[in-house]
Amino acid sequence: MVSSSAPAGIASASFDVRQHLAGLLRTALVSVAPEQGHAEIILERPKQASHGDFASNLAMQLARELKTNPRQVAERLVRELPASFAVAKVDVAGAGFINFTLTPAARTAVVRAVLAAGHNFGRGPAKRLRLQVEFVSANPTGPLHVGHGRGAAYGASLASLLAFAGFEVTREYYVNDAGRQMDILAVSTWLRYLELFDEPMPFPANAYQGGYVREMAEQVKQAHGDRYVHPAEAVIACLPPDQGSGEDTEARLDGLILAGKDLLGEDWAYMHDHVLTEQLADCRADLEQFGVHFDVWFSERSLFETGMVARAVAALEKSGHIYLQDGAKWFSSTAFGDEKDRVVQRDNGLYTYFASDIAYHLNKFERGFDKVIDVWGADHHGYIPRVKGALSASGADAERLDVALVQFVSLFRNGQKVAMSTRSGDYVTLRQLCAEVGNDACRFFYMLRKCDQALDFDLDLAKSQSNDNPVYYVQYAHARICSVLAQWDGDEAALARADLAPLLHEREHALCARLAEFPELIQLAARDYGPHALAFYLKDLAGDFHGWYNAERLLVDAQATREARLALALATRQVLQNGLSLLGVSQPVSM
RNA sequence: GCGCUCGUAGCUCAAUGGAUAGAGUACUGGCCUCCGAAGCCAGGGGUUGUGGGUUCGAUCCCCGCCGAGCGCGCCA
Repeated sequence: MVSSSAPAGIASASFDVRQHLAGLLRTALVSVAPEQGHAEIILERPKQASHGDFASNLAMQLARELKTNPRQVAERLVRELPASFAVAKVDVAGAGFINFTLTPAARTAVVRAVLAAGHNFGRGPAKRLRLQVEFVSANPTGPLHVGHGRGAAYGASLASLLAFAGFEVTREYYVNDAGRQMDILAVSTWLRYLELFDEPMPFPANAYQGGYVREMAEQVKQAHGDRYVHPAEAVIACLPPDQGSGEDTEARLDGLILAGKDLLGEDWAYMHDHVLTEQLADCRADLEQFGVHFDVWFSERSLFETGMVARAVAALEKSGHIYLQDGAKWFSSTAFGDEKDRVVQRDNGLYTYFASDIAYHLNKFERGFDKVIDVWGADHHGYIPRVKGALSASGADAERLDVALVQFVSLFRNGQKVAMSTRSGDYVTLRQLCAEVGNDACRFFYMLRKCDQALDFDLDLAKSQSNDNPVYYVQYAHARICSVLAQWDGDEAALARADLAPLLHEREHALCARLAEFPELIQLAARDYGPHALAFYLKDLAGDFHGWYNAERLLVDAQATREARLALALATRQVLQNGLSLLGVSQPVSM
């Protein structure tokens, strides 16, 4: 079973132990049960070290077909297993697991692989599949809040992860620049502007309340003086008779928008575009500051201007999926599993948000993405059936669309849940959060939960105990390694050729196993759209390093041992860098 | 009421259908003459909400119930 000398293959950076072991099992399988020769061979990394480096449940899978006790099947398989230079020991354990223990050389070979690949260690083979990740896509009607921050952190990390896993990734932000919300922001700004000229209108409770609206009004005043001023009486006169002094209803808000359009005429477009440009720039700056970048900023309005929306609806109409009722056009989404049919064009002729979203998704598909991933707030979950239904009705393959739902973030301050409302402007912004806890902690903290888990964010805890934040634990491991290497002051490049035989301790082998796991983890996390797995991995990796560091000295006198350990430390630093950079977290040399 | 997402240690959260369900935090006790103590080591802590089912094997898949959040508009 055990070969005395390791062939050159094991030293190669491309040697894949898992694949090698699967090959051995395949050979045994064909010998033991030829009729089952094509059964899937699964090799997992056991949680417990005593179960070896790899375990296979193959015997348990076969037991039923072979009508034999799993342990007996396992023992027969082991007898037929070819000898291998990489395998030190094979055990049958538990219900019928086949456990492989690797030779020290096979375990430590990963160090060489990491140092050879550098920042590409863990990168998956190019898959020639084009993916689009659309995320954040918040209405540009005010500063991003902590909920957007979670979507931003998740989407950005997911996109980086997918790209690293081997996909071609486009990061996109859908700008809702065509809807009623933008009109509300414009009229909100205009009303604040009128206040500056002592033309006070009662400011509606359902208009945008945030201070940034007053700031924009002030800017407009500075730049254009009283150009947009109209007497309050004139504005009120424009309102529908029953809305003159009434309550803050949606109808009154719409009335105010119409009044703005009537009184300002062509200047309304200026007001509308000004607030859009301001808020979008603000949003973009926040995201850049947060380390989140987009390849495409896609305008909803462009879908109307190019006739995309009208064409999409017309196509559905032509294929018989649209009907008229109460003066509106309805899409028969119930035929595709939705709860009820949905309006795509209102009785006043305006298209709904849903209509432009159909057009948008068809446009995404037309751009040739193999997979389109939408990152949505969890409150939009009811929206999935209608979008997928519309795609199916349009002849597109709805399976090409995946939706990742990001659950809500609740902020806690002084043990109290912070009430947040976008419309009232009473919310903690992403900018404030980053200022409090820092970008790195913020990005990492968001990644410490699966996206479909609601997140309770305790501001006091994050602030007062920021030193205990796991991100520092990981970064500290990186800084420590940098510090040791600096003291050593040798040729790091030469460590790639170090003899790894002196790496004998259990902790060193555990650390090697963790490093070897990284490429596998990348693929799994990418498959599951779960960048959080990367954060947990980095915590574990840092933990393995800290444990080893405390148990063994790196800068020992014996040259061979010193260089082997430094090579392992260098490889660890490399994987920490690769992982942290995917999450948008910095890798400080000192802290 | 219907639908979606969830329910795991005191708290915050993990766990491709696998073995004794794991981390952090909090608590208790140890470790700096030594490469960075933002670190390490040890300890107690659990009927995985609940009752069934599928499976050699279920925290994971299916059904019921209980509980939480969200959604159910010719808003986005």
